[in-house]
Amino acid sequence: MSTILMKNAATPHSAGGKAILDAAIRLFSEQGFDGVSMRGVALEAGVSKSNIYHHFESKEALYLAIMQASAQSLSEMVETLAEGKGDFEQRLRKFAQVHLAHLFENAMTVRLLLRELFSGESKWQKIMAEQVVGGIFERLIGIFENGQKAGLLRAGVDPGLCATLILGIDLFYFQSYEMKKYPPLNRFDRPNEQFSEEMMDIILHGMLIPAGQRSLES
Amino acid sequence: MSTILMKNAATPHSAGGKAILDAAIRLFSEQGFDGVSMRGVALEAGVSKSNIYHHFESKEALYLAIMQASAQSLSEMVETLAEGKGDFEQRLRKFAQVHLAHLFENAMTVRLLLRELFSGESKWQKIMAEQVVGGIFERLIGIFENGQKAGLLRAGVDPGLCATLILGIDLFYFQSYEMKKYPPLNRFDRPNEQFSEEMMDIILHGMLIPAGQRSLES
DNA sequence: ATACTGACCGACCGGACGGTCAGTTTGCGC
DNA sequence: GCGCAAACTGACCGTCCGGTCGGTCAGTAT
Repeated sequence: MSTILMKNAATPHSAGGKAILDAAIRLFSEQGFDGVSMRGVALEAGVSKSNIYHHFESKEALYLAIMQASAQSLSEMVETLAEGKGDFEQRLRKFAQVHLAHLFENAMTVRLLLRELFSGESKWQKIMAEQVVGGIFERLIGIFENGQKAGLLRAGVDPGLCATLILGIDLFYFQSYEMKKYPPLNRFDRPNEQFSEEMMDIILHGMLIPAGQRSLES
Repeated sequence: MSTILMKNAATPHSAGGKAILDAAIRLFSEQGFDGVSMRGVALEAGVSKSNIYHHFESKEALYLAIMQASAQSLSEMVETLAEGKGDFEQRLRKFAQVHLAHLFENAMTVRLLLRELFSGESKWQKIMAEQVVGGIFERLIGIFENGQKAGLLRAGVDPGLCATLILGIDLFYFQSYEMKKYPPLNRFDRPNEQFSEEMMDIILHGMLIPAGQRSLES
């Protein structure tokens, strides 16, 4: 586990290496580790099965390389999560909006990581929890803690809970996206941006002190 | 798919049949369809592999039987979701509390169904969306629609969205439970009942019109 | 006794799996 | 052009997979 399981990992030297990674991430994200065969990856990548073993030591090493690449690309996504301009509420709305959009833009990667994160027991669960999810989580918590210091949060509202709710709803919305075409779940069907807006309307109204009543407390 | 794929399905006549179902639901919920072998099921159930084929026509038939049994047991769970006594807000809090508790009480079953529901593409996705998830969803929507008619919901708050948020948060909380032991996600760590309370504090405050301001609108 | 049934088993099958290896092709510094 | 490593291939291996088959055995109705 601690030894080097891959030979060149996320930075393949050749075109074939890149094709293998591309094919593997596509297949693994759709069908999971057990559902994918090395023959299938080779076919999808347009190379021979042996060639995969020239680049990666084993199926597990290939999977691990993809997980690492995915985790890294998602970590970089966190960097682009604009906390930027505007007041507290606008920053939060922007964060939720961008976060949800990023989930769908990196659908394959996200599905791959979520599958592993929620699969019960996984060696990489700890690492991913700390680095990938944790990064986003801490970022969002930071915003809420600033708001709390500024006296914008209602009494008894925990920044950690706030972050959990927003990230949880976004992830659930992403995960259950395919299911929304079936009744009665299709009764709630709108563009992603509108979902984010309406969701934040409710959430923020539940968390924040109304503008008219600020700094009334001690 | 339309033909009968199992011989006795969810109501096994013999002790062996029951043992097979028990073992299968345990293994499938932990490792998924591809991760489980019929030899593994036989070993876990304490019967021969051939015996499984005496009771079930194929691996897929066994899986389907388990999915149906799980879906049914979860559908029955919906019936016990007390909408009962108390005012609107108390009914909602009770619903969320009982729903979350049920998820953990039926953890294996829930994990099995969630895995299938969120796996992207599945033949049973439609059926399960309509019957299992849909049942809970409609029930919760019904409560919210009653509240809306009674003028308890803030303007622009959609009952469907409300139901989505509560169910989504509960499911996400259940799914991510194992991850909570790792930092920084462990910063938000409390008993399930307390989570449900605090979560509903925020959500309901965001959805409902405060008691003092009711029926002010036209 | 006989005939029949459902529960159950061990041995076996073809095929797909992950992985290996000897050998060929390709690209590149010299 | 030459040498050499990296890229790449097809044939092959042992193992495990889902599934089948012939048969045993207890119970039970005739």
